[in-house]
Amino acid sequence: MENSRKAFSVAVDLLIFTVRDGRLCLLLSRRGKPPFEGRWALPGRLVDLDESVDRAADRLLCEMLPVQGVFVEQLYTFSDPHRDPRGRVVSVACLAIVPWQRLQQALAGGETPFECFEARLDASGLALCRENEAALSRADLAFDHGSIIEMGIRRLRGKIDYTDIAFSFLENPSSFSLRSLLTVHEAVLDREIDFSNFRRAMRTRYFDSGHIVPTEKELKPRRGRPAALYRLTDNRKGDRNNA
Amino acid sequence: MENSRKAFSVAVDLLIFTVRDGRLCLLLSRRGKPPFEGRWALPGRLVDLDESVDRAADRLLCEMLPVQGVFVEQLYTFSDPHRDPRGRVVSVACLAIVPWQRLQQALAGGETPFECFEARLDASGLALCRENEAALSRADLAFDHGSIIEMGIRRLRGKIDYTDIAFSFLENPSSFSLRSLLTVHEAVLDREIDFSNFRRAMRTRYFDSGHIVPTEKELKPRRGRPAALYRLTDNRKGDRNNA
DNA sequence: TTTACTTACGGTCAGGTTGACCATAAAGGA
DNA sequence: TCCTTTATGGTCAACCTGACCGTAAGTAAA
Repeated sequence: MENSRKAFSVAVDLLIFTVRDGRLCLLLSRRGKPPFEGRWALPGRLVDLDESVDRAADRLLCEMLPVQGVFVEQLYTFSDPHRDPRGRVVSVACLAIVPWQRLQQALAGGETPFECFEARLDASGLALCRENEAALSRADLAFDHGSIIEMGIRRLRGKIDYTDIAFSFLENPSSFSLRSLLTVHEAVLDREIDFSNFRRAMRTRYFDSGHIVPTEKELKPRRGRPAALYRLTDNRKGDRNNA
Repeated sequence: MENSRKAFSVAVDLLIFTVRDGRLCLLLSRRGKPPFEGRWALPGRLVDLDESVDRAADRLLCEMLPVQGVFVEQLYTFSDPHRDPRGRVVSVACLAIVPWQRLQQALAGGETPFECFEARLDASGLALCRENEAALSRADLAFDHGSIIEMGIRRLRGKIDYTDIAFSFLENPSSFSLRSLLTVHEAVLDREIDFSNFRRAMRTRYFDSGHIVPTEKELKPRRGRPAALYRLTDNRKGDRNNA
């Protein structure tokens, strides 16, 4: 009985999102061996017996990218019996957010097999493309990773305007311009947002409660008026659904 | 290798919510054997190797209650290595909604070990009580089920005003009064809602789009003016996060 | 029959929020 | 000096929200 019931493998798959040049992007790696050899897949690993899923996600993230303090949140558990031809693998998909510069440095450092794909989701479906290339078709993705990515983008969109996750995309939360925060929102929601109205919304949501405070410094741009820089204080807003 | 890696059990735990007498309630069963013998626990079962988590949830629900077409949604996957002293069990918590009358009939029919607890969550924490009894303390619950229930209530609250889940609490979606829908909202959110404003909100959200249509019939109450009865059409609203 | 009570339903009104848009400020470059 | 670019602030109408009132339609009591 012991063996007949304990026969699952548990895996973590990571959706590592970032915003590069105003576009929402996602990290994929090309599979080097069967099944789905040559297809693109989310980075993933098996969970060890003595660790939690969240710990396994952190560990995978640390091995892939030498980055700390990354936002990670459980997304959904995919458990179709035939999702992995090798055997019975239940996969817990997790959503992670890494600022682009840090991701870029990490990718440039090691000989990593990961590549950054622009991720768009609209009425015509999901589109993933590398720079100046045609979009991946759904068949180019391994396992059920197409569905996982779709759900991840939807979750991201649903949460961006009532949680703090937008700040996780910022290179430096202690010194950022409102423009950079706007860019994150536009990339995630995939639509233009009026800068003036956005500023007002951020003021009422974060200024008045002290979550964001202005800095002495200013951002010197190539052109145009310099932007004020702000700092995120540590008292974050809570979540509605998860822990 | 095969054995060292495939050593997980996967379980489903169900949060079966209902609204009874205007209160949000939850089904628990008293454990008859160790571990946590005598404590209250969510109904659960191990997932079979050849089924998905969602299918296991449906199967458990069908065995417990002879009810069909119940709303079920994945909540979160709990994976702490020490959450179950018997071994390595990863539990996928699912949120289910059953109308009270159907639940009551199902409970009265079979000799079921399940009982219906009023579930409240506020600033002072989680309170679960049977009729006219003191609230359960956190220590009366088995495993990490206290945390699971808290998360479930929060999820329910977060979703009730931008999804359709409130209708899943109704005894008969083809003939209901706006009052009964109001009661569901009040029970889930645990606060009073102005009936007039609620009516207006439902009108703009569901009437104009044709999701709800008025019926010829009226509800004859003991006292007061009879209420119009409405019918839910099949074109439901979508979800923001999950599938 | 009248009166009181209960519940359903519709409307008003002030305050807040949102989207569209304009005006001005502060920089650099032609 | 003028033009372009970007940041920042303000206006205004439309919409949404919560609080509240008035009325309609039924039952139960006087």
